Amino acid sequence: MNHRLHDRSANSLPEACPGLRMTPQRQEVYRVLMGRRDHPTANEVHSRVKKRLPNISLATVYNCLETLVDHGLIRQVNFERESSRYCSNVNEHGHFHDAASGAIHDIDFKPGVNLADFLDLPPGAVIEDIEITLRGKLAAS
Amino acid sequence: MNHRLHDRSANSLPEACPGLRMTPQRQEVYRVLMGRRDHPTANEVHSRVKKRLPNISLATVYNCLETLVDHGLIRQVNFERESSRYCSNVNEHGHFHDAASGAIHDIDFKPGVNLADFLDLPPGAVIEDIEITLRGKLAAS
DNA sequence: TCCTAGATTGGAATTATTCTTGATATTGGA
DNA sequence: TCCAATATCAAGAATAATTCCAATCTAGGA
Repeated sequence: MNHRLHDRSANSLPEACPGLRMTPQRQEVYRVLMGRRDHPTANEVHSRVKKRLPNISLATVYNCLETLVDHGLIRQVNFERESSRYCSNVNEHGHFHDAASGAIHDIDFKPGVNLADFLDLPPGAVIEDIEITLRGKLAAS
Repeated sequence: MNHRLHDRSANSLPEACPGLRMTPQRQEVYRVLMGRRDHPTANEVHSRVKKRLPNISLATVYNCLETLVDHGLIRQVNFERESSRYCSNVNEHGHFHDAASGAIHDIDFKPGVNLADFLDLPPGAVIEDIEITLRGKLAAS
């Protein structure tokens, strides 16, 4: 299941994702994630969404996030055992967690590399999902 | 803080890890992890340890695991939001999660590769910890 | 319009983990 | 050796993120 949007600017709401009913709640959750790509937790999403939908419940935010993840419109990312965070970048990428600022940066793969170039994969392994997380700090520049 | 053992066979208990008091509980937790390297959860460790120390509490198992992790004798690994698992392989490595069997395999890096070869790291990033998790399945061989 | 499937809500339940507290054990120094 | 300081252990309470549940609500199709 991999429904990708053709255009994913902050303004393009996914009105036409097959099999997904675009309710106001889902739309707003999605809008919030596209508008500020700082990997918020479900709680943070809830606070932001409440500005426009003051009555939305946290449970609904969880439901919307799960639905959007299932439809491939956003990604869920986990650091250690902290609260899950949500990421509007659905391209394959990793994350760099800056210990000093707490900020999370998306890390792209260099073009043309593939996993088997640097990892000893078990023979016959078919990889369906990759998660790469780096923790460290940015040297003062 | 990175106290490595020189010899880490299943029989070599870390009697001499600086700053770490080797209590019977810690010793047994460590022994259990070295004896069966299948990435058990704290609960599973608890069950196994109870065979020799029937009175050990789950809280103590958590304490021991945390202490051993802090001293670099074992590693804690997280998959999604599942319970943490514990890994007696302290070399840098990733994990492959076989969706079919639920088994977790250690994945080594190919010799001589380094992160910057395949990831677009932010300039000045100093990486302190890497976590690579793959999910997929093993093709029938 | 009416019906039905799916969505939303608020609160209760769940679950892994951490915290607290008092008891116990160990260490280093007098 | 004995004491005091410190570390560890155990049991259960507390925490916090997330999921579940039951009761409405809503949208879209017949």
